[in-house]
Amino acid sequence: MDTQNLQIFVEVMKRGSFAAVARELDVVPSTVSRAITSLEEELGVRLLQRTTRKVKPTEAGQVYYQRIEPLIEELNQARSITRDLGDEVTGTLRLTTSVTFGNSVIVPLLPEFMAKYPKLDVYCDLTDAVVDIVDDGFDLAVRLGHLNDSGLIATRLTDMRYVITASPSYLAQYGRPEQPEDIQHHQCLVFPHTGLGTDWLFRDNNGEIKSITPNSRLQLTNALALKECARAGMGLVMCSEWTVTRELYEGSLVRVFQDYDTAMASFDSAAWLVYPSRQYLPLKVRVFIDFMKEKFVNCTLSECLIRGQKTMQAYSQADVETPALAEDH
Amino acid sequence: MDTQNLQIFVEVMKRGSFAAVARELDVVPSTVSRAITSLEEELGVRLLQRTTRKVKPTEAGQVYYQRIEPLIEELNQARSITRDLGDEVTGTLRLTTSVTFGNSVIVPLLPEFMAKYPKLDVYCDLTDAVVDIVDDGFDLAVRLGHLNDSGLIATRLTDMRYVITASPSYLAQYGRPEQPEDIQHHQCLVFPHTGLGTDWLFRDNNGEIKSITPNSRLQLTNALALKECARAGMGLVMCSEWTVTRELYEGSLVRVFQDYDTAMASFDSAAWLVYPSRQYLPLKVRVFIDFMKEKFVNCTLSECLIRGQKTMQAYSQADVETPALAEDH
DNA sequence: TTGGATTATTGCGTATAATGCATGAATGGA
DNA sequence: TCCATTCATGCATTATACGCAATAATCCAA
Repeated sequence: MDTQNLQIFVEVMKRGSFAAVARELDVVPSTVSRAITSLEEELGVRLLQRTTRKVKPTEAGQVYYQRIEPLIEELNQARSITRDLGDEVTGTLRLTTSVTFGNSVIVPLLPEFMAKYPKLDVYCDLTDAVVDIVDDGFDLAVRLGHLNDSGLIATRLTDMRYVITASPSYLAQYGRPEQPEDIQHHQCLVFPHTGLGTDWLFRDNNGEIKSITPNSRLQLTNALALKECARAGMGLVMCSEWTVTRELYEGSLVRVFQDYDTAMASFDSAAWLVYPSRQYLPLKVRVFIDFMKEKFVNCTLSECLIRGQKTMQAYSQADVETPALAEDH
Repeated sequence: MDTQNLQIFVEVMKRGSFAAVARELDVVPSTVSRAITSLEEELGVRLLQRTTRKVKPTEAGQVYYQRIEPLIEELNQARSITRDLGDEVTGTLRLTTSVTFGNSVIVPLLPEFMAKYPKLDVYCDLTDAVVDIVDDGFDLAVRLGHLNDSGLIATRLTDMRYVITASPSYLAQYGRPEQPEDIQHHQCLVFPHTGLGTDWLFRDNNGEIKSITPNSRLQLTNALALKECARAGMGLVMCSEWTVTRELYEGSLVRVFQDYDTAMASFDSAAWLVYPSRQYLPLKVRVFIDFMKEKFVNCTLSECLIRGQKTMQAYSQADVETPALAEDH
């Protein structure tokens, strides 16, 4: 008796369709058909009457389902509870994050995390592509910005604040923008978000929000590249505060529009940990989430960034390329 | 998650030994070892600490076992109950019976039984060899005589009476035996029961039992063959009453020692249905047992025999070889 | 203390089972 | 009436399960 067949049976009873269950479980319908047939042969009972387009449970199917379904739930729960008892966090945690945020925030925290769980491997995919966690076999993703209602579970790590900056040389030459509308008459460096447009949002002290399309000749899909262009005097750039913490400190970039809250696409931006809506979370995922939340408690992203750099220095032995903020302030 | 692995785990927890569980389940120890390892990998938890000669559950193993064991029981029960609900008796009933009894009693009942359960196939092995039901994959066996305490479950079908008969011509020539001891001075045709000896038992009206070794030059392992030899005047034969019902009626064999109960090996002889001591009986076995018990209720074996012959005639269409009692009386 | 029997582990090879592909029959809705 | 979709199934491929054999370790008896 294979519990996979039992789980398929339970799903078919719930959905009344082989094809629907096949799509849900990402198998072909013949797999579902054979699972049910196998179960029926084992039981010597027809569980489901089916025509070519309909599935209807038999009385025996109903009886079996009533008895099996809670058992499957309990089996899954027993498995989850026992996993949590594990005296070892093992396996490989597969996570994906954006390149910049990954390099700057996530990767520097990995040495401490992996020291804490010495038998856990980590596979971290740094990509700015949109990754489908379930399809591509990831345990979780770090996502920035505003989340779509994608059916995934998200844990908020920290708020993200966007700031608009420019180099002093740019401001000396072109003047300082004062009103949000001024960005239509400045050179702006834009990060294009697929499907979201490129409007910059301004919210004043009264809560009034303006959404303005910046004048732009240059769009780059890499935040660090945008920052470097801004430092070179090519225009205004909006990016996450943590990205330019050092430059603001050094003065190579200067904040503008300080009287406004600014954002792209949404003021409700944050760094999120996103994972599939599975009911029983693997322990390795659980401990990673707990670790990250602990790191971000009562801590701005920039503070965490700097702390992460220190940690990286303390742990680092391999020739891991580190972001610019490596020195101790 | 494979419930076979769960069952193995439960057994290992009970027995504390891979090797013992392997013997019980008739697999090699590496199969048990891999089942446990597979489960541990799936859970990310060590369930059992083991040295090369010892297995001890971990705390996690205990927790998991406490939760799993009742679920396995309930899964098995759900399976059994659902099997019983089957609106169809399907599959193949595999049974084994002795050649003579099978041909005379069991086989003639099969047409009616199979008509009643049209989707059930029957595989009937007619053999006088001692068959191991479990090893040889039978659902049940029909056994005659006195049962060993073999751990199998037995349902009594009908008592078996043994009688001693001879042909009139033999008696005319050699005289009629009067006392049990006389069998030592007659020619006796003997059915050798492996491991049981060949003594004939006599119990008189006072309940006194004598066990006497008959004089014998001919031993045959087939009751019908013995009967034919007796009819041919070769001597006394002890066999089941049902075997010689017709001959007694026709007068081709004559009963002797009528004042005694007679038996081989044991007076507690019967026809039994024997099946493995499994907890949940397959429905096909259940219905066969019920069918046979119904046939033998308030019915001597001989009466059932004759009724079975009539049934065989009514149903028979194939060129199935039938026993001698084919005519209607 | 030593040796032998037994246990658990694991590499390897083979056989079997699981799964997807492709096709077909049937059904229901447009 | 036709088309899209569903369920069933033969076939081929791939993955898995299992036994064999060898090894290391352990425990018990001499």
